[in-house]
Formats: sequence, C-alpha cells, structure tokens
Amino acid sequence: MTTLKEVAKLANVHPSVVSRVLNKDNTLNIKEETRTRINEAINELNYSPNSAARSLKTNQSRMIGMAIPDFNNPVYSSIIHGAEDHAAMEGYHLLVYSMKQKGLGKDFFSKLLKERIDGLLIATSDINNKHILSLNETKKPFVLVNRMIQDVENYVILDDERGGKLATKHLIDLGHRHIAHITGPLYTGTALKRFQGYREMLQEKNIPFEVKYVQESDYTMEGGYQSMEKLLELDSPPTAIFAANVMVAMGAIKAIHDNGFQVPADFSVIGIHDVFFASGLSPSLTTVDMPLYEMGSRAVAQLINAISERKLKFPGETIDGANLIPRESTRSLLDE
Amino acid sequence: MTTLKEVAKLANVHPSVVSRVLNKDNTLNIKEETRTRINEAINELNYSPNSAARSLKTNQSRMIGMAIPDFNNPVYSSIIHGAEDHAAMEGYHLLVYSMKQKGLGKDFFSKLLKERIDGLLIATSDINNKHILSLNETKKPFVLVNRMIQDVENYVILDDERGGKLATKHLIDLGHRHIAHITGPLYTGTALKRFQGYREMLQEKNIPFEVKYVQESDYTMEGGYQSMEKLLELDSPPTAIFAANVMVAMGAIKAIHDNGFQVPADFSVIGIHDVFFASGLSPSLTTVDMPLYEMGSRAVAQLINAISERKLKFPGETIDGANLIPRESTRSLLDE
DNA sequence: TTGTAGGCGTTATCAG
DNA sequence: CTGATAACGCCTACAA
Repeated sequence: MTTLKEVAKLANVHPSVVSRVLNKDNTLNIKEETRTRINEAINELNYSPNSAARSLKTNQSRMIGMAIPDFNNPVYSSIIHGAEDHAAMEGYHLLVYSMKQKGLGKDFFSKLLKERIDGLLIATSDINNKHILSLNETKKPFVLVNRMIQDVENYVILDDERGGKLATKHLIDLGHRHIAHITGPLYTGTALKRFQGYREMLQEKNIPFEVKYVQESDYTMEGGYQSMEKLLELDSPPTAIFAANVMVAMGAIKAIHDNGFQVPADFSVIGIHDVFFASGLSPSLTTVDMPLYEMGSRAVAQLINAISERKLKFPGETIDGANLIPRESTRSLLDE
Repeated sequence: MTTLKEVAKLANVHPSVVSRVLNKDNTLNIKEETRTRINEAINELNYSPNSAARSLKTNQSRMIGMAIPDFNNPVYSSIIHGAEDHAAMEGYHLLVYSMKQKGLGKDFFSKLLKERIDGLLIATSDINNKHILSLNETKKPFVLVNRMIQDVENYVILDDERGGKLATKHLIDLGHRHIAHITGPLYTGTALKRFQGYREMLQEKNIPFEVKYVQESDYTMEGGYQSMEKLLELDSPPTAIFAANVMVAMGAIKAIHDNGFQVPADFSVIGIHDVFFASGLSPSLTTVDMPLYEMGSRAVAQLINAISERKLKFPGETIDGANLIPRESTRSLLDE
C-alpha cells in the first residue's frame, strides 16, 4: 500500500501539502504547478488514503449503520436502495444489519455507534424504545425511518394516511360500498394511519363505517389469510378488501380462492406498497405505490446533515407522494 | 469516548497490559487479579476499543464487502442473510453494495478493497471478468459467490445441476412426458447447469429430449412470459414447465392465464428457489429449495479463512443440498 | 505558498 | 508478569 509520504516524496513536497491537496482545503492556497505535480504522483502510484488513519485522526468513519427487520422484505429493499444511493452520493458507506442476525446483543447498536459508525438509521420496530433512547448517550445522531416513538423527533416517515385514503377511494370510485380493511398491527404508526385514511375516506364519501369490516392482522400472509376467512363468514361480506400491505393482500387472495371465490369477480383486493412482484401475481395486484426510495434517501440526507452539523436533533419529516397503480385485482361494479 | 489509557489509569496498570487483556493474548501470562481489576475498569467506564486505531495498527478492518445485483432480489436476500450471520459470528461486519447503486465507478471495488475492507464477496455478474482479475493486484482475497469465471478458483456455488434434476424428476414422477424448460441466460453457470440437470434426468428416465421444448429467457418475469407464449404456440405444447427461477415461473403462469388456461389443470409449473412468497402465490408454487443461506455462510467462512491465513487462493466449493417443495402448481396426470 | 511537529488510540517489540 | 517506547498513516495548528 502506498502512503501519503511516498506520494510526497515522488512529488518533491512535504506530506502535509499532499494532505491539503487531498482534502481540497479551499481556504489554503496551493500553487497550481505543485498541485498538478502531486496529482500526477497520486495517479502514478495509484494512491488512495488509508481510511483507518483518517478516521482515527478526524474521529469520523464516513460510515452509517442501518437496522432493518429482515432482508427478505421488499419494502425495506426499496428503502435500502434509496439510502445506499444517497450515502454513496455523499461519500458515505452503508452498513446494513437485519434483526434476524444471530447473536445480536441488546447493546449491539450502541456499541456499533461508539466504535464504528457516525450515525444510525433505525428502520425496524424490533429495537425497543428504551434501547433507542439509550442511544442518546452515544452522542451520535440516529434517525427513525418509517416509525415514530415518543420523545424522539428525528424521524422520516411516509404519508400513510394518504395511502389509506387513496386505496379506499379507488375502491369507492369503482362502485364498491362494502369495503373491508385488513389492518396491520395497530400499535404501529403505519397501520394506524392507513386505518385512519380508510375511515376518513369513507366519511368523505358518506359511506357508513362498519366495525365488522375491520380485521387486525400482523402484516403477514398468514394473518391476511385468517382475517379474510373471518370476513367471508360474515352474513353480508364486503365486495372489496383494502389490505394494509401486499403480504396481507396475498394471504387474503389465497383465502378467497381456497373458499371457491374469484378475484376480482367476487372480491376486489388492493394492497399498500408496489413491490416488485405485484405485477406478476395472478391476478396482478392493484397497489398504492409509496415513496419508499425517497424515504431512504431523505433519511440518510437528514442523518448526514446531523453528523456534519453536530446536531443530535432535527424536526421530523413526512415524505409526500402516494400513487395508485391499478391492475387486475380490482374491478368496477358500475358497468354491469 | 473513553480510551484504553483511561482504563489503564483506573486499573493502575500500563496501557499495554490492558491491550493484552483485551486481545485475550493467551501466550502471555497475566495475573488473575490484575485481569479482573482491568475488566472491572472496562465495565465501569463502559469502554470499547476504537476500531479505527485498531485498524490502523493491525492493518485489518474486520469488515468484508459484498457485491450483489439488487436488493430487490429474494435470492440474494437469503445469501446475504447467511453471510451476515457467519460474519457476525466471527466478529466481522458486512458491507453490502448493490450494482444498482448510483455512481458506481469501474474501480469502485478495488478502491474499497484497498482502503476499507479485508475481503470481498462477488455475488453479481455485473462486474466484468477483467475487473475481477484486476482485483488480484490489491493482494486481498475475494470469493465468487454463485458464479464462476475462468482462472479463478475461489468460488462457492450450488449444485444447480441437482436442482434441475430434482425439478425435472418431480414432473416426470407426476406422469408428465412433455416437459418444457425455460432456461436462464445460458452464458451463466447456474442456468447452464440447471439445463444440464434437465437433460440428464430426461435421459435417465428415457424421455426424448426435444429442442422445441427449450426456451432461453433472461431470468425475468417478462422473459418467462414471452417464452411461455412461444411454448403455447407449439403444435403439441408441453404439459409441464420447468422454469429456471421463480420470476420466470411467475411470468409463465401469467402467460398461461392470459391465454385462457389454468395452472395446474392445463399446465404444471415448477421453479427453482423457494422464495418467501412462493407459498403465497395463487396457485402456490412448487419449487426446488436451494441452500442459499448456506452458500452465503460458507462463502464468508472461506473468505475469513483466506484473510486470516493470508492466502489469496483456495479450492472452489460446491454446496450440496436441494429440496423439492411440492405445492399446488404441479399436478399428477396418473390418477385420471 | 510550503514545511514542522505533535498526536489521534492502539498494538508489538522490547526490556525489566 | 508488567512497563516503556515506537510506530501505524494521516491531519492540523503553527511557524517559516
């Protein structure tokens, strides 16, 4: 490995000058000629700075951590993608940890924050609130992604309420009046807000809200399946189902099929998040596309900003934007 | 941040002793009493070593890089999961980079290898062979995961041939005799070996191989759709389709439906890789489960071994194990 | 505009 | 068994 010293020797200058050129320290003046000489030496020796030495000196690693529940979740894949892009753009590296990782101690993230990374994105609810608050002791910034907890302002979230409204509106526009909602776990902000959006849209359109049409699930396929079975047992079942996410929607569709019905002939189904395989399902799934990529990107932007400004707090941010992606799983009752 | 020095002061020993305790250097003897005194001090001050300083001194970052094509690919999610677990077990951190990342320069990985990481897992074919060979100049080890190229022995791959055989055998066992295969891109080792497995199993069972039943795809849903349409146009279409992966299978099923046929009533479909949503499809998809997790785990094991042994080469490894997961998308022709 | 010197927090090699 | 010392590669006042 070539070092800064060797570059300096080849360029016939003192190491510190090389360092200044490297760091593009604009306040300092460097003769154009020496600058080019140094750059030539850098290229000739194919030099790149040792990041450990830099970190040691500057006390910054230019790495940020990210905690996600599971790599096998396409929602988080999109968030990661946005986060990775923005991090790369700012010269940062992203260290992603899934909560499924074996041997994840309780103080894992505070240790990580202390010894390796400059900041942390928390995009999972598997870390409990006490542990999150204890991260404050590390004096390094963190950002909650797609979730909120009390007394923490540093969050970046989506407009899930709007997502819920859009989904519900689509079904209403198609002529449905008996619309069920299979929610996510109602202790999560996302599920709650989608539910609120559902209620608001019903009210806006003067459609009575009926408790029997609401089933709480756990955001899983199995949960969606069970919830749908309960809806099918009703005396007057709904004609359309708004599923809180795509896994729930898949479970619901499975239950519908298993009970001898068809989608969308007998039931229309819509889900939140336009994951990559939504169009490949049979029937293809109508979804509401949420700006997950942007959320990841913005979260990193906020975090890097906090790092460079040495601020531990910033006002929470909600990412606007939610788009209906109509496909085959929903159908109109109007032109019959 | 507390440092080793402060710990030393509190424990009334010289810093170097603390360092020895920290590194569990068994060759050196340390009085039991001082050891406990030091450990107490460590706990009291909540000390954890500065990894930058360590890296600088030892020239090891305890981080390994991993290049994947895309986070939105459940196959790689499983590989990452295995890699992450094993890395954590050995005290390493995993830095995952997708090739979809913006601003990924051609020398990205060699730079990364030079300045930050101790080794690299290459699980993508987006890096061309020249660049891979040029990584040798960094004198740090790398491992090809799920792929092979000429003149590189350091690979960890699956027994894709066995996967292809299992899939084909399943269809034959169900009584099918006209079995099509929608391959992946045949310049990839995985696609080629699945194809070979298909041919071998046909031969084993004395079923004639017919070229018209083979369609090459690009491992995508669209590719699967188009390939299936061609198969449907045949004078005597197959009764079963072995799809090289799940995305292809989904595309094929979509084409079948769009042409007014049913799965499995009219066509049986099987795909490789038991991704998390296979059971949620309608009909649920019969698959061959491949040991992706193990592949990730073994690849990291090999890499870490190469790092600690300071070897740049090791013999390639093939991970055994492939399991049929029968579901609704394949049906027997025998009991009719 | 460039050179000098000190130190970031560790570890490794000595000597005691 | 423990202490002293130098060095890893870089950055940053400060001096020239």
